[in-house]
Amino acid sequence: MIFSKTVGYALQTIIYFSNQPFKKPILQKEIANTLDIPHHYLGKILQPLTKSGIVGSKTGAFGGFYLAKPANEIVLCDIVTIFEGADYFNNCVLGFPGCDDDTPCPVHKEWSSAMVIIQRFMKEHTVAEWGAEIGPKLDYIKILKAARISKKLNHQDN
Amino acid sequence: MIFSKTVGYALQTIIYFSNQPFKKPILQKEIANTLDIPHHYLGKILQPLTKSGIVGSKTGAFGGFYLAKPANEIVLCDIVTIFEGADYFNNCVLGFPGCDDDTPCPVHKEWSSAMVIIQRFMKEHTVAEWGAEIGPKLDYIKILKAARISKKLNHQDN
DNA sequence: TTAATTTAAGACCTAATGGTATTAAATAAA
DNA sequence: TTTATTTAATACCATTAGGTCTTAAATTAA
Repeated sequence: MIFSKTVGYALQTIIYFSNQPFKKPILQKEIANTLDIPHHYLGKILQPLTKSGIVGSKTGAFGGFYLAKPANEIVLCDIVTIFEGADYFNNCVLGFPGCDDDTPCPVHKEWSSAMVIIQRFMKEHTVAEWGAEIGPKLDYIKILKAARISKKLNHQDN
Repeated sequence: MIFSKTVGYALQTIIYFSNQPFKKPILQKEIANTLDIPHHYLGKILQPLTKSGIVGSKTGAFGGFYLAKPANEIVLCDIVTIFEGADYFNNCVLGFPGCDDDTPCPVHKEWSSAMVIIQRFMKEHTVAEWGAEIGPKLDYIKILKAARISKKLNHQDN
């Protein structure tokens, strides 16, 4: 996978939010359960998102997490940047630390022109575009989850 | 960085080979030193490459490693596949385990069409294209290495 | 045959990522 | 005010990635 699990979970969460009533707090536990993310781990992921201002939080009874910015102002790249840093897509493929436009690695130029495509994707598409689509898909997450649990149980039998 | 350090090192190594006389064994130590890769770690990277048939090896005096296939028959994708598996570019961005053309995640279709571009890059360009270019660039690796060493020494002083 | 050289293999250590559990602090309602 | 609820913060554990070290095995040449 291109991104870390953390980033994957974060992206899922933000897209999930965008399909919920704006600024209505949702329980961390509920999000975790719906998306099949370990819920304490989700807590750790939500905190940088909260600090960045993309997500808002409310402690105490009837609290939870919600999008603090309208979904059509959040792009996928925002999320990646929070966890992987701004240069994620600009770093040298070969890993040369000094590789840039001035002292390029052998692959630099052509690689960069390929990366522009995926950067554009990450920057131009807003989370709002996907929100409506995720609702119906939550079903298969539940199915997968159930399948995983029964697999685990079978494994214990052996 | 998109790829692991391991893949970065592997790519560097293969490209470096392609600029050396064909099938002439080069010392692991020498490669490591030139590319500034921890040399025992390079040993571990070279073994899957050797098993895959891309690299050949010769033990004992005057032994070493060399390209076992002509550089113009090796594409960058071959290297990535050995270390990250064949599906690296096909896995879901959001990390949904069941995401595919039939049960796509919200982002699946558009993400896939962006990934096709970078897959094409990885599959169409052979290592031979880059080999000639790397020679002159080895200088800046040495400079970077020297800079890092002096930085380390300064750090110890404090 | 012996000694030197070099990869092969694997044990081992360290740091980072992924994941769990606990306690503190904030909020809301009875 | 008290209690229940929920995030915040942090300590901790497990697994993987990155990196080191040692020994065995293969090869070459003296």
